[in-house]
Amino acid sequence: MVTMQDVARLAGVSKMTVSNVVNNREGVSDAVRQRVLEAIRRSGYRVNVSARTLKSGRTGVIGLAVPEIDRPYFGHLAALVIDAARRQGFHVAIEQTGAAADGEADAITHSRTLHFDGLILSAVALDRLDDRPAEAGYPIVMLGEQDFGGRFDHVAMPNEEGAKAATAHLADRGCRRIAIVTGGVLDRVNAVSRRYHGYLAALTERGLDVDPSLFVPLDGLTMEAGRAAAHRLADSGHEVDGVVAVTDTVALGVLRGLADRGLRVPGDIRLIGFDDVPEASYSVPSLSTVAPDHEWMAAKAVELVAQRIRAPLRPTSQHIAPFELMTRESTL
Amino acid sequence: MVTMQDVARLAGVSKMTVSNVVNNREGVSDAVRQRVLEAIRRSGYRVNVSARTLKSGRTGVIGLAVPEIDRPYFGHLAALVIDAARRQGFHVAIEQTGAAADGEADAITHSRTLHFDGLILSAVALDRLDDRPAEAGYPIVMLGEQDFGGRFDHVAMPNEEGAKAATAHLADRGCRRIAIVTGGVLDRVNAVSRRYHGYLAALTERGLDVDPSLFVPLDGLTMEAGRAAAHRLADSGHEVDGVVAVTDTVALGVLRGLADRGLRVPGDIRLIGFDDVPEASYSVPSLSTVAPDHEWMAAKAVELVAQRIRAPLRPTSQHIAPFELMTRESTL
DNA sequence: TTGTAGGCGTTATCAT
DNA sequence: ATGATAACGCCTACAA
Repeated sequence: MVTMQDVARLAGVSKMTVSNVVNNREGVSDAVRQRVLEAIRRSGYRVNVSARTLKSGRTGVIGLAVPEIDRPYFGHLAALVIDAARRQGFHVAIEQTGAAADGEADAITHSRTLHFDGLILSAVALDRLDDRPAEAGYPIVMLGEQDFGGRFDHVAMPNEEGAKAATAHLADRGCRRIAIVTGGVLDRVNAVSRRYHGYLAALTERGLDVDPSLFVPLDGLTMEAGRAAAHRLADSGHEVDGVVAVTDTVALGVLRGLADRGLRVPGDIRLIGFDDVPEASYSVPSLSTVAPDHEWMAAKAVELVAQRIRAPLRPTSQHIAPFELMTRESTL
Repeated sequence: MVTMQDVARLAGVSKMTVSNVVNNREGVSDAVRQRVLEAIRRSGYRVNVSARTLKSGRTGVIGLAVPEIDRPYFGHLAALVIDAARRQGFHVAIEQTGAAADGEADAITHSRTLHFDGLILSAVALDRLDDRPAEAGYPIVMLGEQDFGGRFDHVAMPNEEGAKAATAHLADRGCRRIAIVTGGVLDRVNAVSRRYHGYLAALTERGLDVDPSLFVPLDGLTMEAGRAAAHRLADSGHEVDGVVAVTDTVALGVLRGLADRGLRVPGDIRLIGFDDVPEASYSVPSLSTVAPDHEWMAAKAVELVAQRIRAPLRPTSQHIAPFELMTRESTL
């Protein structure tokens, strides 16, 4: 490995001068600077990040913990976070939590062990972080899901508002028997339950039935679960003319499941999702959905981490992403 | 920050003993070990990875460079690589290259700067790595795409074999005018051109037309490009009863584009893709495709990196993933 | 403008 | 079985 010492020898200066050149510091004559740069180029020297880190206590890496990187929504989010982080000079290491509370708590511990400068946690299961190493000693920003009562910086989805707008849109299109395909534990405060409440709020506002048989539970937030739920809905014999799916991934599964039963979208049933994953524009039919501004969310999350790294003690702040209702073929 | 020195003081031993306990080394009496573990627990000590790295020269991190993490195929691949790496005790940092040769070369340089222990490079554009820092001084494994004439460890897709099988399958279903939707530069050796050759080989073997007008060029490997290609194909007036799409992502775009023109799959045109991304099972109609064993590929790539870290000088090896033909609704 | 000394937290080596 | 010492490569502080 080529060290500063080697470069110094090659350029005939002290290693301190090399350090000054590498870090673009003042007080190096142009002649020496050129000589050093040339020596760096010839030797192929690279700064040793570990050594620098050891002194500075910073790694320049922030962790991003998501349930599974291969779910369209999280892949999309990760891409945006990686780009936003690069713009601020950070690298991103991805942890997969497997959508389990243990995995999410592990990610926190893990990040500390690896000395990430901060962690962006897309928590879907961890709802009692107070039992865990909450005060981790480094910045944690919650992204998009659970709410923790102001104890963390938090970038939230417009869950309630978005679901309400989606449901109202179905009503505007003439739907009268609107089902919701959702899941998880609805008596806790989380993204899924908030969306459910948005759905209820819209029904109430429009004076539509709130019929328990129109509530289709879901066994996980996967396409397969959505497909199975659609089968149950179709086989139940309940009259339904609109479906709100709790995520686009689920909605794409529902779309498939309705096709399995010969039901046409939007002809027989209108369908709307939540997230606006890229695939939503390309499904057949294309999927109407609630489109939170993901880029805004990613940028905000990285910005909050960066701010907190600089000022660990500033009060936490909560933010809700703007959204747009994307009306496509599935609700024509 | 709690250091080994602090723990040592707390437990009344030397920091060397703490180090031995932390690393599960022999030669520490049970009594002392317990005392140290207790001190670690009470103090909340964590090893400083930077310091350890500085000594060992290893970071425990391997880079994974992919074009864009939010493309379904690469998201899926990343998830598998992350899991496989964890099983071998590595962490994964993801770099996005933007499918450009510059980005891919940057990833190599970058990995060295960050002192990754190795790099798994899913190169799609870089075809002249010899002009670049090829002998990077640390393990590079090429995953799934370009071929570099044996200069790297390489885990390849069954490009030619798979595309041939896909085309033959369309022929078996009765297709006689089989188009291919593909792109990139076909005179270089890469995944796309190999698949094209597989397509040609199957046509020749079955005695079918090799008609240049059935070659639909593609402006990138995206859904949008696939959609546009389908539009051109439909509008061209050429008689076509089967389409081979060079990737599933493109195929899903083609599916959408054919729907835009009122063409039914598989009724009017049969369609087959390549990759078997998760979405392929859920599209309407579900997508027949060539399914390379992605898990096998991810595990093999990580294994090759790990082997090369241990033995940098062993000869490179090339591997081709097994595949399976998944026949679904789009070719019924 | 440039150089020297010391230390960041860990581990390898060698001693006790 | 345990401890002292010296690196690893870099940077801060101070000296020349």
